Amino acid sequence: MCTEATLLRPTLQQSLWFSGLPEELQEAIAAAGAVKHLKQGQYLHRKDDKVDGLYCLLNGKLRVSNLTLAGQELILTWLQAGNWFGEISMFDGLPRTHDAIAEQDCCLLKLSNQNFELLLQNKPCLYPHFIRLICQRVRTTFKLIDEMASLSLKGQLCRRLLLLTDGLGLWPNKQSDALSPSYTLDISQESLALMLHSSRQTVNKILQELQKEGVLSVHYGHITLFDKSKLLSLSQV
Amino acid sequence: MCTEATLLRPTLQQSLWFSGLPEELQEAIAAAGAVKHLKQGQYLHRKDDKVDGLYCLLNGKLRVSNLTLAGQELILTWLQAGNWFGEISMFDGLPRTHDAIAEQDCCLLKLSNQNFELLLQNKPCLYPHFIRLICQRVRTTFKLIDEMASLSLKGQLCRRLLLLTDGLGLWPNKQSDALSPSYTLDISQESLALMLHSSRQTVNKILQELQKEGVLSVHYGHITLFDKSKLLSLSQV
DNA sequence: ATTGAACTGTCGCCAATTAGACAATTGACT
DNA sequence: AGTCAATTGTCTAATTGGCGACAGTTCAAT
Repeated sequence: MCTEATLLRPTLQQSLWFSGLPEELQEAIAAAGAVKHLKQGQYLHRKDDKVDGLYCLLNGKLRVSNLTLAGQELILTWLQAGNWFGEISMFDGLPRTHDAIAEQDCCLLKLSNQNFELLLQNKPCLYPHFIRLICQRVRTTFKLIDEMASLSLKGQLCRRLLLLTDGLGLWPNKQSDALSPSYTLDISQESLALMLHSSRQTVNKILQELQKEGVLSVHYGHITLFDKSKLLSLSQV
Repeated sequence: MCTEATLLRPTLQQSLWFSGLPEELQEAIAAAGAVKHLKQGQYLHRKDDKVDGLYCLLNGKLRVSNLTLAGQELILTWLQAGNWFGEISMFDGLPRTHDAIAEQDCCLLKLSNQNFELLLQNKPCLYPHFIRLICQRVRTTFKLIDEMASLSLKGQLCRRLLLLTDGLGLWPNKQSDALSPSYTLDISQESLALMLHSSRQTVNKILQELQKEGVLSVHYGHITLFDKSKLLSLSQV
């Protein structure tokens, strides 16, 4: 589906970074990329792999994670359509910083090493734009460190639930009315625990609390968020 | 002292990033900067300040930290001579990510916003080099997140002690022989606790253990490291 | 030498979290 | 409808680490 050029550009526009680029540069980037598909469960790359390209996710869901020394998966985040990634290795030539695995069937735009180099040679004015992309990454990561250190586990969970709706897999529910929009996150409590480096049991306990407080409701394999503003205020404790 | 041009360049060379630049670019950067002094205890900038320049620390020690919502200081790291910093805000124009305070009298090279812009205009080939600098920052930060999540407190402490000697304030002790070099870190247990977001008491307990194991010795206001390889192996638990 | 501030060493209590165990529930696939 | 794996809900015991308290130590400044 997303192999068709007519659907490519609208998907790319979902990225705030990309849509802010001058038309000419958008054109050049899209032209330098090739579409690539991944089946659910396939790895796009693993940590320490050598770099093979810069990617934009067009469709599906990618999980970005790491293995701890104890062999446990530590989930950094999930990527959704419109997210660009892989730029760090692309620019410094060093190995990948994380595993990237398809949690659903995925469709990607891939700029190969060679095409990427040519692109930069032809459009050196892209440099400042890519720097802004990387700066965003640094700021996000600094913020994460702050939150890991200063928020309670409950605060961290609330914060991450918001990030997952705002930044990633967000759908306004069809059946919800305008007054109280609700959002559904397709994620297991086990996965949330792996993201917070916490235990499933503790995550469950906190979710039960939040459910009693009317902030969200817990279901098999997903969570429905009701009260975004309350989640936000809880994200600061 | 470091106001003299003859001493400026050797100090700048201590940065691996800077010393890897072509002579012509080193020249241009040094020429674009002005020397600035800070007294002990003075803030260079605070989090959320608007950007005023790019810096290289020439002399002294700077503490980089953040306040948690509870008002507690969370130390990210210390900077030493040769370290460049402030590049994130410089490139994206957004406010500072951290507080920076002089822990000793400091001497800095400052590239003002204006001079920095001119420098980039005159030497656009600097872009890839600055990107590499920022990529380093991202990788360091990712690694920190991994370690915070996967290492025990003891492991984290050992890791940070190594980082503080390798990356920052390292002096081979004068009196040590070649066979067993030792390193002295001037840092209080309280500060270590603020870096690990832990308590002074717990840090003290761990340091006592490490002392019993012969890895280091604990003194008033400083720590002497004996066994770097053992610290490294402990950094993985 | 004396004082005082900063730092270290150590105790005990308490709250938060982990890990194991196991039952109950859900949803996909025959 | 029946089966099975994945997921959730909820106990318990054991552990970790935070925090207050307080004594002892070090160092610099008078």
